[in-house]
Amino acid sequence: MKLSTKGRYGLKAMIDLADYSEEAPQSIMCIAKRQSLSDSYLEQLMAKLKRAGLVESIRGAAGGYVLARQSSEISVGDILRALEGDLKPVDCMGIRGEKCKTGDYCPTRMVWQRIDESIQSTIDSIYLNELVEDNRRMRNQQDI
Amino acid sequence: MKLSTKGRYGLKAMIDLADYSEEAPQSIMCIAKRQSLSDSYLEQLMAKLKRAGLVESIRGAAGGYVLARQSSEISVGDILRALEGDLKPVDCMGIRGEKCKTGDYCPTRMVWQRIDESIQSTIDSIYLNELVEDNRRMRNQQDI
DNA sequence: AACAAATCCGAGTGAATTAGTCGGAATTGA
DNA sequence: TCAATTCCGACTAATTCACTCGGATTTGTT
Repeated sequence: MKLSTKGRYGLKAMIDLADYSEEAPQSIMCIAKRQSLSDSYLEQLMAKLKRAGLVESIRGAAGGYVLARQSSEISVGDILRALEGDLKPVDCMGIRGEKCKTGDYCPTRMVWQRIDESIQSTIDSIYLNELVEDNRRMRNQQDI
Repeated sequence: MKLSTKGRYGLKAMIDLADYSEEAPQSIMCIAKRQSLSDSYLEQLMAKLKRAGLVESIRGAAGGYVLARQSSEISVGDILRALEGDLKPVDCMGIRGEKCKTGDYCPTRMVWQRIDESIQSTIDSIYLNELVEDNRRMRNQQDI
């Protein structure tokens, strides 16, 4: 029941990108260095975020990535689902509960459903701009 | 972000045990057969549940397991934590956030905390007796 | 006393997943 | 033309998962 590094690093990267990309597109190298991540690994994550339509890329020299929408319109749920998949706590919950062949009645399914709902509603209620603001506030406090 | 088979099988087993163990202690073989689980694997799970104080064992012939408390006093959270560990979505959340050495300010921690709180409060609000009742209701519907 | 049915315990194992790395092709501004 | 960059696919070491197995111990029954 752990989030993988994809989700963890990816969210950090997105906060960083939201923070810096208004100025200019940010390269993987820069983001990776600032957030102390492996740049070749971050490359994979950015590809996923692009496929999900959360970031746009500019190729060539002086290229990099920018947000595809405003940070106030990108939720943590958007980001984590792009990187981790559906985030459902068990597999038998997709449409028509694929792998679950306990006949039809499964007393545990209700449990998994409720866990899922609580996760989804939590991550869908937090937006990237809030995290960027938190980040700036904390940085300022530390700089004093 | 998936629950492992430990949690999934273990919860099924506990529902089964709650359902049948008022009569007599239930052996691993019986539970495993009824729930179509591997008995040697279930053995491991029962050991964990015992260590967590959720079930008691009776050794020797005609032995088996019984609930250590009433099913109305055992929550899904008790069971899943016994089997899966703390269920925290990331590791840097324990006391003093061990592995997390991002200096001190980590804008993502708040996210993990909120996810965690929502999971814990969900699983701590469902009790085993509710699931047993659901199970019986569904079984009856099917038998008609 | 002997036996069978159980729990108890620790070690081993194949498969899958994770967390990356690496090399090179294609694009583009200077 | 060159350097900085994204893009793409393949490779790999380490870890975790989902079991399995063998045997010791306990205890009711005959």
